[in-house]
Amino acid sequence: MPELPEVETVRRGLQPALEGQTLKSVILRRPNLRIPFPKDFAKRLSGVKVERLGRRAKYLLMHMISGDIAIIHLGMSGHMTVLEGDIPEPGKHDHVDFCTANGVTVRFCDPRRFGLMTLTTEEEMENHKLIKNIGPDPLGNGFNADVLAAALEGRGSPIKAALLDQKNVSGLGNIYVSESLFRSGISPKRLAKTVQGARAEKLTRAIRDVLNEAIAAGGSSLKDHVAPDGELGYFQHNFNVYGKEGEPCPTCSTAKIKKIVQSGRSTFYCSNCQR
DNA sequence: CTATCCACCTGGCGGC
DNA sequence: TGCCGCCAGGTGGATA
Repeated sequence: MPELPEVETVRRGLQPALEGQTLKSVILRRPNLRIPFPKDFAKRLSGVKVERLGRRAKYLLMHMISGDIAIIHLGMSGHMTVLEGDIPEPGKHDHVDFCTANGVTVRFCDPRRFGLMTLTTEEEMENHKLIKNIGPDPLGNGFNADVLAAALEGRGSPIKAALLDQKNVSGLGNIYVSESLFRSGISPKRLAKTVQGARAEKLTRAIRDVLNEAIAAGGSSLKDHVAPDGELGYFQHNFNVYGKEGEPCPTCSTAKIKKIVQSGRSTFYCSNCQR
């Protein structure tokens, strides 16, 4: 699930547990996720205080006072759990524990292991290969209709594929691309380069609104999850089109939501409302 | 450079 | 019940 809103919700949920706290130990229960852990991963983080938690696109960034930064990606199935008091035995897919000096454990579980964790530093981060090609954050100041239009200019791929490409705009995934295109009335099949001017304006606004609403929804459900063994990472949202194949379009109610496959991934849309 | 395809994994679900 | 194929929120790297 984790797209920008989920990662942002996880970040906020972990802040009270980690920011300002010293990591007593980091336990790795396997040598790799999608990529190997750096050899000195646990060692470089242990005994060091967490300065702050950040986010870049769908990457969580744990900034340490040492100047090291842990880069964490949740992949498709990764989630975090905040544990305190009696820490339960780890399950089959509980691959990493971050244990703080004051007795809290942040546990990372990821059945499919598409997630990853690696290290960089404050000096190196902007040049890190996982970070350097990431485009503007849609909720940040660097994102507006002109920036989006410029990124899409000359692109011959469908707008659906262009929005999934993290270097055009960062943080969108399969769900929120469908939702954003629905809200802006743009067909997922439309060529990216034709999304200019008013359409780019509309899409920009739709992306921002969809993401902000999802974060607000995650923030409210977070209340139920932040208690001792709350899981962070999977939340329910009310989608207009994603997963709604065959249901009447919530806008026109005459057409049914269609499901198509684009570059190997499902897209949901209303062929009546989206052009 | 751009666009597309594939691999990386496990688990859950529907169909037979 | 059991087995099988299919599907799932991501993305970096290979390929053309």
